[in-house]
Formats: sequence, C-alpha cells, structure tokens
Amino acid sequence: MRTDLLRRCGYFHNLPADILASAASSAQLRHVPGGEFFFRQGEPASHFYVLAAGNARLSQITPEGRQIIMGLIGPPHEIGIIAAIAGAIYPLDLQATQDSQGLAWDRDALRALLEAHPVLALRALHMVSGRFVELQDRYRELATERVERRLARAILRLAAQASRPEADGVTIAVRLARQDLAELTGTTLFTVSRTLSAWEDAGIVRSGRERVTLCDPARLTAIAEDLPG
Amino acid sequence: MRTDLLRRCGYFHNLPADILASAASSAQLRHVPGGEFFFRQGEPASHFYVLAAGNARLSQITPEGRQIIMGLIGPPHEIGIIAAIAGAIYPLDLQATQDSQGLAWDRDALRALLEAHPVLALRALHMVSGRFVELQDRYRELATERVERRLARAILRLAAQASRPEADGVTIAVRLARQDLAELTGTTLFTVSRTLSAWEDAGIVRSGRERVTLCDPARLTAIAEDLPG
DNA sequence: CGTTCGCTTGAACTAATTCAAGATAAGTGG
DNA sequence: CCACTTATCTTGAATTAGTTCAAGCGAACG
Repeated sequence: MRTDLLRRCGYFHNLPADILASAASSAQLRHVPGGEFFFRQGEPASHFYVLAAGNARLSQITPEGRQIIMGLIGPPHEIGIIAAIAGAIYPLDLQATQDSQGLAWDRDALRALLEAHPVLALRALHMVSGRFVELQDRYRELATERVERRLARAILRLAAQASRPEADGVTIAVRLARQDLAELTGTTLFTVSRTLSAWEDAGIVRSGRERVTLCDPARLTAIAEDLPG
Repeated sequence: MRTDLLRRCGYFHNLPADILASAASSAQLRHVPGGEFFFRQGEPASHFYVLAAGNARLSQITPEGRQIIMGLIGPPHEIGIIAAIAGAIYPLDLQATQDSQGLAWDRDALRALLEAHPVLALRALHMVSGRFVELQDRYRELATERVERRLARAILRLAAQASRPEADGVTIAVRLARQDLAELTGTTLFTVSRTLSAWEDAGIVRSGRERVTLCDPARLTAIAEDLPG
C-alpha cells in the first residue's frame, strides 16, 4: 500500500514499479499525533516526507512571534524536498493538525534514491519549480490585492483542495479557525470575521466555529476575480 | 571568456572544465537593447538565460495592469530555468533596463546539457530551492511588516547587490525610480517618496532622481530589523 | 454547570492610499 | 545657450481599508 500512496502523489506518479518499490522500501513510516510537529523551523533538515494520512500546516514564525501559514496540506503531499536537498535547516514548521502519518526518507536515503534514479532529480526540479510559480502568484496577490479578495481566493483554494458536500453547499473539510484564515491571508482575525459575516448576510457562505460552508461559489469567484456581480 | 562568465555564476561555479566548455559552446549570445524584453509573461518558455552584461528587471503584470517587480538583476545571474524546464510559458517579464547581453540555451540544448551532466540537474534543484526559500521570506515580510521596514530591506538588499562608493556613502548602482521601489515593496510611489524624505531629514540616506545614496547603513539596518536606535 | 475557547461587533485609531498641485531636474530642438 | 517639453519627484489634504482594543456572546467540553 505504500507504493499505492506514492503512485497517487505527483512526485512519484507514473514511475516504473522498480523505482516505486525501491523508494517505498527506503522510507520509514512516522506517526505524529495531532498538534505535534513533523519538524520545526530552524531544526537541521533531516527528512523528506510524503504525508500519508492526516492533515498538516506549514507555517513560519516571524522574529516578533507572529505566525503566518504558508499552506494547509493533506495526503498525499510531498514536503521537505527543498530542505533535505539544499538547505541545512527547515525554513518553516510542519505541524500535524490531526493525527497524521508520513513516509520519511532521511538525507542519505534520499541522496541514494536521487543518484540511483536521475529522473527523481528532474521530478524534484519540476515540483519545486511549480511551487515557486505558485508562490510567486500568491506574492503578487498579497502585494496588490485587498483582503476580501485574498480571503475569497484562499477559501476557494481550500475548497478545491478538500471539501465535502452538504445540504446547502460544500464545507471545507478541515478545521479552519478565523485565526487560521487570517494567518493564511496576511490579515487579522477580526477582519476575517467581519468579512465572513458580510458574506453570510449576502448568502455567499455560511460559517461557524472552525467551519466554512460555501453556498454560492460563483459569487465568491466573482469576488476573487473582481468580476461584476 | 564565456567560460569565465559561467564560472562566476553560482549555477556553474566549480564545475570541471569539460562541462563548462560544453555548456559554453551550446549557448547563443543574445543582445537586448535597454528597454526591450528578453521575454514576456505568457510567451512560450523557450530559453534559459545567464545575464552576461547589463541589467534587467523581473516583473509581473496583474490582470488589472498593475506591475510588481520580483527582482532587479545584474550579471551573472541565471534566469528562466524554471520556465525552460517545467513550464510551458514564462510566468513573468524579463526586461533589460540597459543594453544587455545574455547567454541563451534553448530547451533542446538545456535538456541535452542536463542529460549529459546530471550534476546540472542537482544544481538547478539547489538554485530553485534557494530562490524558493528567499521568496518565502519575502512573502512573510510582505504579510507581516510595515512599508518602512520593507523599504529599508529592499534598499539594503539592492545596495548589497550593486553599489558604488561615494564621498558620503554608497550609491545604489542602478537607476532606481520611486516607482520602482514602490513596485518592489508593494506600496505606492507617494509612500516611498515620503519615507525617503523622512530618512533624508534624519540623515540616513540622500536621494534624488532615480538615485539613492546610503549615508548611514547601520540606522537603516536598525529600521529593517526593528531594533532600537 | 461553569469555564474555556472561538467568534462577533462596535468604536477609536492609524497606516497607507488617492488625488491634486506644484517643484525640480533632465532631455530636445531651435 | 535658452526656451520648451517631458518625466520624476515632493508635499498637502482628504479618504479609506484595515488594525487595535474592549466587551460580550454562544457553543463546546470537562
């Protein structure tokens, strides 16, 4: 079942069985209870992970202690390739938001894999490049767009990532506090709360404690893209 | 002299002579007059460049037409590896700000190089990873820090990158309009102007038309790091 | 049943933007 | 060399988006 997991993640997708097998066999399974950390910002970068089960949060802490969330991830998602390859230390935290499991390769195992299968180095380059372009886009958003629009985008992104249908819309399938949305969009919990209240009055979303339900995705998209209506 | 240039840039640094030679010989030299574009956002990504001479600006245009600057670069700087490897299109503009020259590898040449010399794929991974971590830090800055601080950082970064000593300080060695600084820090030309005026009154910088001179780097660092004094 | 945690809302405040007007400096052509 | 034109920059005043702080609500949880 390890190879099945790998097959489902972009990094290992469509690779020959022998590569998958050798990758799967050189990984260790690590269990991390909800709230605990896979790794913390500043620690020596020791492992490359593929999240196998659960959910996790990638975040950075500013020198002043303010936190910002770089991403919320679910399985199967690759994390730490950059650190494990290039960097001496992890540049951010990876915290399990529920009980989670990850396949972990230490640096030696990763290096051995990359050397034995050069295609994995190219794949890694693809993956990191793709993430770079995404991050660049989010940087531009942050530099040029208003909070409401950034929040709309963030919610749509999360809904696309993990949502479950309900009677009156789709609910984002992870616990999502106002504070999380604030740290995800670079604003405050108060502004998020006000914005969600306004959207709720307009019938675009319904929301409650750590929960957001999308009722009218089209109108939220209109806000995200700054369309009329 | 091509190999000398390559030797000076991180991507090719400390490689065996045969690799340098093969890289140098498969590149084409391209001249781009000041103001013209090496490539534009949205175009098919055809080449990987190493800027050989001149200066250039990496920028994105928002759908609304607002521009943001992702970086100002001088020789020798590698650009386009992400696009040429991974992407179908360039995700941003590369505009020469003065008459410039670049070594250019088309996709076939690049692929051949990477296949012949696997170390180049690993190097590329390193390079992109490093840029990713940098961008992540700038993202955090943008999300959490005030304009004055971001501006201080941007100016210090530019001064470190390219500056020339003068009677009363170091001058940033590229033409740098208020508008450029605004697009680099995610603010407006007016706010930049006011901030620079205040700093000038305080004796921290001197500035004029498209020019900034650092008089008291220590105090600017204090602003950038939010230290007392 | 009370405490805690997350959420809402109001009111005051502030950083930054927007717009307008004018100053300064750099080319340009006579 | 000078007037003319253009681009860059400065500054003030009005405005606004968003923050901060304080108070209170309501659902979850022991």
